[in-house]
Amino acid sequence: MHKPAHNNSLKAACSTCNLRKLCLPVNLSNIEMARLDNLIIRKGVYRHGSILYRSGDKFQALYAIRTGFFKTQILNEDGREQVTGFQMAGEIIGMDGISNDTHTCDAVALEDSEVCEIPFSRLEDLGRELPPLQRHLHRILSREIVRDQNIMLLLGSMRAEERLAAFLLNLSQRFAVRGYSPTSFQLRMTRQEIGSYLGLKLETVSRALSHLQKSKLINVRNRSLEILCLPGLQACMGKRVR
Amino acid sequence: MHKPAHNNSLKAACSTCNLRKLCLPVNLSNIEMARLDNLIIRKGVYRHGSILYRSGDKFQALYAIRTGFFKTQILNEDGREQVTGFQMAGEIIGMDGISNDTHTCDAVALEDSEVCEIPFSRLEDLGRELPPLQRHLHRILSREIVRDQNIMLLLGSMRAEERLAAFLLNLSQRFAVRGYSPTSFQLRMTRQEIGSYLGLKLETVSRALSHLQKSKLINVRNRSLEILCLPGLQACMGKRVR
DNA sequence: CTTACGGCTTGATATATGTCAAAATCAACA
DNA sequence: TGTTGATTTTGACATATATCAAGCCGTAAG
Repeated sequence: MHKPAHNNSLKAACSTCNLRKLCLPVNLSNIEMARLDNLIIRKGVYRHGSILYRSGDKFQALYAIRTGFFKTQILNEDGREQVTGFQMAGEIIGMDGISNDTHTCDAVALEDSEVCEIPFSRLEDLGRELPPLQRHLHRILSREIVRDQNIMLLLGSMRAEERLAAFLLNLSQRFAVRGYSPTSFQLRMTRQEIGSYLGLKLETVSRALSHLQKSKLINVRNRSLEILCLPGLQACMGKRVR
Repeated sequence: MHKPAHNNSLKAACSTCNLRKLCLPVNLSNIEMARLDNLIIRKGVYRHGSILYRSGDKFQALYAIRTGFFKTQILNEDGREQVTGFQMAGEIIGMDGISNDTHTCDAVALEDSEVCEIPFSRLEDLGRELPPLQRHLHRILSREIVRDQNIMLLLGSMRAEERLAAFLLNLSQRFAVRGYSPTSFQLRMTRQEIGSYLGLKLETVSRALSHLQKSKLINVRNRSLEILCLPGLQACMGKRVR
């Protein structure tokens, strides 16, 4: 595991960031955004494999991903591991830490990544002055709750291939929102990480991918993935056994 | 499904509520608590089976459970259902709705229950004036995130009997916090609801309970449950297969 | 008290996914 | 550029849980 390449922090600038529509400064005027800029610290690059925070660390800040890709995972006492999410540019991580001032999961860079650090108590202070910011913070927290509950649905009631389809469609949609191709992208994680996220073994992930490929719904070769038929993939999720 | 027995709402009083240590008004002075009281609406009884809110309803308020027991569940398009939680007195529900001003799950009373309605935008307003309240709201939202992620761990990596053990221990601990016996309580939900929550079929739940009973870790007869050996149940969760 | 119905238990069997193993491919690095 | 270790695929087999079915129990209603 590597350390961030350099720790010199530079001034962030939400106002010129092309992710501002997705990220924290939604519905803020220019003046308000400038105040938010003021408390955000743009951190150096986190290299592939390096750790943004780990379970047990004191919670100080949320992090907005500027570029790159992260995973978050919980490890319980007996070494069991669960990937709880894959996060991409414009998404906020670290919210698990608010509850007890301690992070409860690890956040690991899956590729070289940059983040903006948002000191949380200063964010709370500013939220008290800027209602739209406060409101948006609440939405982000709630969105995470909804996201997690949908994963519960997936883990609790879907079969392997449906889980994969749901996963790929979710990635597709998030890439689309960011202006990338919804049908052709690189997976940034291993089969084993996908499996952990979906509650499957890596062999099952591999077989399910192969099967979707045989069904002409996707093309997959190692980490590069092409969706050949979005509606087909969607249909594949709907198939209830009974 | 029934309607609430009566809709006449009475003044709440956090200050005299024996749940105030668990609920929303944590770390508030008396004066501050009085201001919170001011916006909370104490609702009539929700009878067993009645619905507090349902997926698609406009989000207006959070609800603090005063007495009783609820479940929350998501239903996806194809009729699949996932129980996302069981909530008891002192817990707050409805946070899923903040994200899009629309509830994304149903909340159903599992026994006759009373709730306090907390209009959300007024809560946000008050949060701007009372930092401890704002802070506590954030903690509650984050706690829900952490809870959900632990269920993801359970669903993604535990075997049936471990899931059951984790579930029973969680109930036990929550009853204990509320001053009830941690080792002897009534289950308020059916085997089928437990199964939905744990990603298992009701027959599997029943078999796992029988097996825990055979192992002398619990006594179970219908809905009444007795934990005979807390450490044993804990150990039963730790058993990794490999 | 009897009936009816939903909830629960238990058995027999089916099946999806896990496990183990080997080979193929890829990527990092000397 | 060759070597090495990690990742992925695929097959054969094992197993946990689901499915199907029957009977039992407990509560609520008549």
